Amino acid sequence: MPAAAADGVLEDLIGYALRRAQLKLFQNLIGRLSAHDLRPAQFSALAVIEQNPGLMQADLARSLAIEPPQVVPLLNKLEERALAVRVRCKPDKRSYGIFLSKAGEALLKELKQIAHDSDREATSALDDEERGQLLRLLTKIYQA
Amino acid sequence: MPAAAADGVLEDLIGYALRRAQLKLFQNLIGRLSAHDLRPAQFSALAVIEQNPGLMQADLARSLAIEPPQVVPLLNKLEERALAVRVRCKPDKRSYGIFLSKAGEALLKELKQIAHDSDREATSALDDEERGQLLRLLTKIYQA
DNA sequence: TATTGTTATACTCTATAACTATA
DNA sequence: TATAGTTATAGAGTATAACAATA
Repeated sequence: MPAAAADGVLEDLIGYALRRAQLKLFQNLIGRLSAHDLRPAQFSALAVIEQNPGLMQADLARSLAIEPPQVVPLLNKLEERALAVRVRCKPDKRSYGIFLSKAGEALLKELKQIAHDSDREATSALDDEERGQLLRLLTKIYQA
Repeated sequence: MPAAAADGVLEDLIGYALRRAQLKLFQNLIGRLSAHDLRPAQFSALAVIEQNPGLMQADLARSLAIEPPQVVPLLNKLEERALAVRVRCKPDKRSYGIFLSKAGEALLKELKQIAHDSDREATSALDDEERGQLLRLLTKIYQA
């Protein structure tokens, strides 16, 4: 949890600054996605499905870094709204392949633009070079 | 929510990288603090109280960016463990001043070292100059 | 026997409305 | 009436155990 301004302790911790900045970007994105009645996790799921059409629910759970039971209501919601579909696998009838619908593809295209705009607005204190540096440093951390 | 590796969509978003990196640092800190049966929010609270001795609960809530009702169980826990105390204010008997106990001060000193070590371990992919850059960029974002 | 997806459950975090006691 | 702290409650997000159908 973030604190605001105790000087000399929390302010020197990357973890603290990371949490405050992440909260700011997340809140901005949540606000923008709410116009489409979607949460960030659902946007991420759509993006993962687009890049890995036909993947199984277990794969999606791993990609989203969540547990398999959490995939169920998330995917139910996307299916209710006809943005994605579960298709029974031929060879292994226990599993499903997950695909985007045409509507899902179309909406995702919009969502990508929304996410990009949100990113830029919430980081408006930085210039493009600083954004590039930041993205590089963060990627090094989470890929390590 | 983070996804792992859809290429070309999520990977270019600072918000996505921020969330993945933040999760990594948070998990590391949670693991280390668990030896003292504390959560990150309780560590932050102790640090804020040290820097603002005698502050009121409403101030603490604002500093921690949480709602006043959430302060109650947090502070109860710290008081149960004799790390902090609520002292009735003389002039306004509705409010309390919050202070660290001697034990709280001593523990906080340990916790600062733990948080610092956690920060460095979870960002071991970076050198010191990169850590400085990152802290500067993140601070610019959340202070804007 | 092991695995995919699911259900049920619980614990944490977060947010809001309503209550109390003081002012 | 307004404010500080509290209580009660509800909604997300997250995690685990156990179950059904299939392998």
